[in-house]
Amino acid sequence: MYIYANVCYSFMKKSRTTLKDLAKELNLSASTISRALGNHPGISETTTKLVQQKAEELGFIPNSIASSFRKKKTRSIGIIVPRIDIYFHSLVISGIEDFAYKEGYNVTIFQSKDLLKREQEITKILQNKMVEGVIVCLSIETDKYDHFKKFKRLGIPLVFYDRVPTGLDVNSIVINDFESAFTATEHLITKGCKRIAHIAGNQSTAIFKSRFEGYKAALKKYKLNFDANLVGQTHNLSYEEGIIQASRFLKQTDLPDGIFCANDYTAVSALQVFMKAGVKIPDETAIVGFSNYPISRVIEPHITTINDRAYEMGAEAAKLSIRLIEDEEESIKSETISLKTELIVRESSLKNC
Amino acid sequence: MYIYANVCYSFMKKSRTTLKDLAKELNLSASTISRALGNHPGISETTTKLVQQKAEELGFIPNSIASSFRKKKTRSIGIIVPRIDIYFHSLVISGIEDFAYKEGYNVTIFQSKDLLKREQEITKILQNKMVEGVIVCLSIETDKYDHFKKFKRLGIPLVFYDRVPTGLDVNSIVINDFESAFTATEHLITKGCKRIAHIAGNQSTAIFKSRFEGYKAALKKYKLNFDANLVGQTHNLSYEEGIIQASRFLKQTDLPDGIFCANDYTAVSALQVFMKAGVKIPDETAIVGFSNYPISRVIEPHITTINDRAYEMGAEAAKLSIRLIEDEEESIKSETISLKTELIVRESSLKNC
DNA sequence: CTGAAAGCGCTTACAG
DNA sequence: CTGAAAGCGCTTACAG
Repeated sequence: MYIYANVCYSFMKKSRTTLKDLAKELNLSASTISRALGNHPGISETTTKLVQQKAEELGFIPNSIASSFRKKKTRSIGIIVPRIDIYFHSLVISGIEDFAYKEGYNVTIFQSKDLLKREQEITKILQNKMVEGVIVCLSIETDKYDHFKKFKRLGIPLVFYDRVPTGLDVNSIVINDFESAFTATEHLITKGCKRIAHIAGNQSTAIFKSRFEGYKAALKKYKLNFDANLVGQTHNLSYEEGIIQASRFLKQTDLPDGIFCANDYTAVSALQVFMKAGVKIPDETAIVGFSNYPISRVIEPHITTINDRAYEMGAEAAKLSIRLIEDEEESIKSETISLKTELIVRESSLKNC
Repeated sequence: MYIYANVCYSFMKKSRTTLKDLAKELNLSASTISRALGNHPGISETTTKLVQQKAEELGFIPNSIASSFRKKKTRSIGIIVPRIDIYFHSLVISGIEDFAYKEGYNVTIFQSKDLLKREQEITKILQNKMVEGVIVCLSIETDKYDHFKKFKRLGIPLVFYDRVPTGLDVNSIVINDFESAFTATEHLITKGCKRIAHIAGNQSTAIFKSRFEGYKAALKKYKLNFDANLVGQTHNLSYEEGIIQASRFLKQTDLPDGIFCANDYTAVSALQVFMKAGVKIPDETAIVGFSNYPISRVIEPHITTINDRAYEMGAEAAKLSIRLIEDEEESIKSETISLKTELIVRESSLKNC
């Protein structure tokens, strides 16, 4: 009789050691091995040690797919982001990964590329038991949410961040864009600005609409006139669009003495356009951005901006997601966590100082 | 006799439809269902259609964990990066995800946080069958590679990018840092620079050493003196370190008329320090960076730099990884793919134009 | 073209 | 404290 088990031809992948191999080796049952490796209290310390030593010796690595399959738990979270290479999202993902890692979860990542169709495809992929929870920032195109409904039926908790569905009862992590924009604008006002312009993001996206509203609310509170000529609408707050809008402001007979921009890229545009025209920043025109992008603390003068807590947003999303995964009773009501932002004051708004 | 199967209490997660449920429903065997869903040629078209329709109707979603387990294929790739929120890595990851997605693979991501210990932990996690291939950029601390050896034995192909093990025979995707640095320096020389400084990265990291060597080689070729005073060593090429080194250059009696910086952050520092001191960029001092960070095309004057092909690097890493996964015969020899970089000429080096 | 049966490598309820 | 047995939901070699 020939023994074929564990024969290893040099041209073959070595077959892995399994629980059974260990059991045979130690004359114990697979049950005992499994329990010993999991530090189950009902196994004697001697046996546990013995098993763990042998496991180490044979280089045993548990097959986590088998385990996931058996336990119906993958300890895996799926993320859908528009793009990974947008700094904001890379920070969020970093926060998610960090928190998940600490909790023993891993993170599988997908990019919707801001395409509804790809987002829909991805949700299909994620419904096949691969992940226990899903964290999403909606694509810019997304205007219907049917593709997310199935997760609820499957008991896979969904957490949205930043761009979240409107009018739907969902778990979400957001910042208060209205309040943040209000604070930013108010800051310009307290620095003495009376004619404040705004470079606005896409008004069909809730967060940019809120920023615009916050700007208007601050003007109102301080009884400053709202001038539609001082609002520059953009599609996606790109640097190039910022240049266009800032140049438009520059043509006004009465220049703005403050500009609140809905992101830092357009704040950079405004800064450069105005400086090139010989306008003194901040003394003649003060500028505030939004998001605390790295560039805001590098460009000169450094730009006052809003820290939008991207990393924390990710960590909170992971935290909530894992809580929902591990909560025995499915919680009925949805949660919205709103993170406090922070105004970071830098040179671009430091008048009279 | 009571039938309990598929009873769904409102407070329970609905149990999923399985292959067996479908089989029962259609009076077919599980084998046939499985094959029909997989469009196996040996199943009649009528049956295939019937099964697929019913699957759709009952909202059947195959359990991919069961399938992975059975087939011993997860169609999953693991990535270990120092940090996700570094623009370069976010671009690489984006390239990996894009290519993997097209090929039906998904991507699980881990951050080493530039800690050897965490990198080692992660490799342990990744050895448990979760992924079929692993793509790595080493942590800055990594000076031994034992924790990667096991992958080879397990038949899990490893692909390194950017920061790759030295002196080891591994699959890797890199750019030619020497050549790129040579080209960048040569560009300054052809623009008339005779006294060229260099802000260098950590010389214990191979890529930064190569950039330094490339710089020296270009000087040599054009018979320019190498002046150690014109080399600013940094630990991690931070903006702040760039400020320090550029300020040091500024104190030289004979100012450099060109600066080649090993990344774009320090190029920004040099630009700002020199401009603030009243030095005209590029006419008095021309500046070239490295990496084509977004800031390089926003700061004024825009910075000449090297496109380091981060996205393509990711795509190539994924491509190689998947090829190695799917190749039946384990290939013996390792591959190193070197991507062509590109000099992007912008205002910061456009003398005499 | 279809089905019965075995089995992937674990975990766990049950029994002792 | 330990073991025998069943089973998670698929896939596939074998048989017809």
